[in-house]
Amino acid sequence: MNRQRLLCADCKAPCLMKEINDPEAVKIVEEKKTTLVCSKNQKIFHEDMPVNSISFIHSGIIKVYKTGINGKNHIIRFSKTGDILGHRGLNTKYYPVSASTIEDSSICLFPKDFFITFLENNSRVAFKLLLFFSKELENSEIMQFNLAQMNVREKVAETLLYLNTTFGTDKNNRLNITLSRQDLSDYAGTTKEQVSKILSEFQSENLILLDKKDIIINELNELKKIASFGVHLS
Amino acid sequence: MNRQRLLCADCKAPCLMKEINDPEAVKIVEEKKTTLVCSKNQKIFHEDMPVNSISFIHSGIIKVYKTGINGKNHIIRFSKTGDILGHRGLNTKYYPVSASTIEDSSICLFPKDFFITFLENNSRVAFKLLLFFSKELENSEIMQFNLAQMNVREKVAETLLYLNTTFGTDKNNRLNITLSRQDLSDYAGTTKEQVSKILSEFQSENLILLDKKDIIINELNELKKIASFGVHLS
DNA sequence: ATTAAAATATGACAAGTATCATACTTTAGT
DNA sequence: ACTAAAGTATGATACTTGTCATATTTTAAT
Repeated sequence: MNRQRLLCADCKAPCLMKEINDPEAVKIVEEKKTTLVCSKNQKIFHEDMPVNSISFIHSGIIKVYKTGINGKNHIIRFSKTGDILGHRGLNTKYYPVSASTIEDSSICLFPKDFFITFLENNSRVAFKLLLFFSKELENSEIMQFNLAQMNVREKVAETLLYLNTTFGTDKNNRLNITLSRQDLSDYAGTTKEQVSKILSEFQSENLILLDKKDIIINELNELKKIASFGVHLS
Repeated sequence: MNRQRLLCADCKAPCLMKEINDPEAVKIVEEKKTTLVCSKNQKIFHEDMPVNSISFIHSGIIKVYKTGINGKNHIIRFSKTGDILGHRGLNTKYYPVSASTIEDSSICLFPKDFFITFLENNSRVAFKLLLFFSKELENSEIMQFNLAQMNVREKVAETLLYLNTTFGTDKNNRLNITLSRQDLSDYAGTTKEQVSKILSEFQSENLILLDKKDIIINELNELKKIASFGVHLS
């Protein structure tokens, strides 16, 4: 983990700060920013750590999760370039979740106090963030529904659809994210063994192809049918 | 369902609109407001209905839920006096959830367009709403965790704790909300039969007392121990 | 390239939960 | 107060899922 300088002007990430129109404001924001570069499988923040900053992902993939007993976590979401991180710390003194890198990542940090003041003085950005929270809440409520009502097969299918929507695939339908069975199950709400079994099942039905830890999606529509009972994340 | 006139000035409900300081603004808001009075077990809005207004609960109790297949719903939350309702319609054209009254209720409606304009011009209220959304998101993520990791006994205990925190009890520890077994199970993420069984179990352990459809909480701390594995809603 | 460690796949089994059937209780309307 | 309908309690059973054990594959370090 080390720090380096990244300029907003050169940045292609579609983060909330891109909503700032005033060049003066951009300059001020730029000055308050620090950037953190970290390799894969590193913890960025942990439950009960004090919240000092609100961040945006410049590059990489990060999992946000709650720690359960005997090491069984529940993954809330996988975040990528442009996504806000630690935003739930806005109304809490300590983080209610943990975050770790899935891949090498770099993130831009803003001091929490500065960010709050900034929001209070930029109603347009604040309103954008409000809409984002509303969207996040929608996704979280859909997850609630799916966890409460789907069986394991449906939950694993839904997880693949979520990863497909969020990270996409390359030209060969290979998912642009590689996860362990444990991470998949921590998101789906089941065990790593069940994920193994269901993925093998999907493969034998030619819905997917397993290539080492990669997943190639052959029949997206069939997966959608399996998960069709649930509501889908977007 | 009928309409009647309720004045904000006389209102004791701790709703977001109480955050408005400017008397002129209060007058404008007051004029845009309509009030809806409806008896128990009535549908207020339904999934896929267009969102025309954002509301606040003046009195009563309302359940917000997603409709599953074969009538098995998932209840997202029980809302009460002062709570905002339909706020998720802010960023969607159609409601992503349904809402029905659990008790006789009255709600204050504001046209959606007006409400959005109002927010954009009142950064203080917008920021308050932002913090509220953040809090809602926290609760929803805790629900995700509990649904993913708790067993039925823990989920039912957690549901009782949630109702105790949200609605409180009278001087005899009798919960200030009365729900059917079906509603309890739709919130807990199990079946009505399991809720019956677990509640009987709790009663035989003297943790609670069942009096008709009412629930009297005898040993709050013991219930907390049972649900201690999970994180708690606040 | 080799080897040890980690991750994955898979079958057998146990535990937990949903479903079904039925008896009982409560509610609401006359 | 009576009655039908709705809701609840509870046991039996079947099904799903988690757990455990073990074989196999993959990864990473030498």
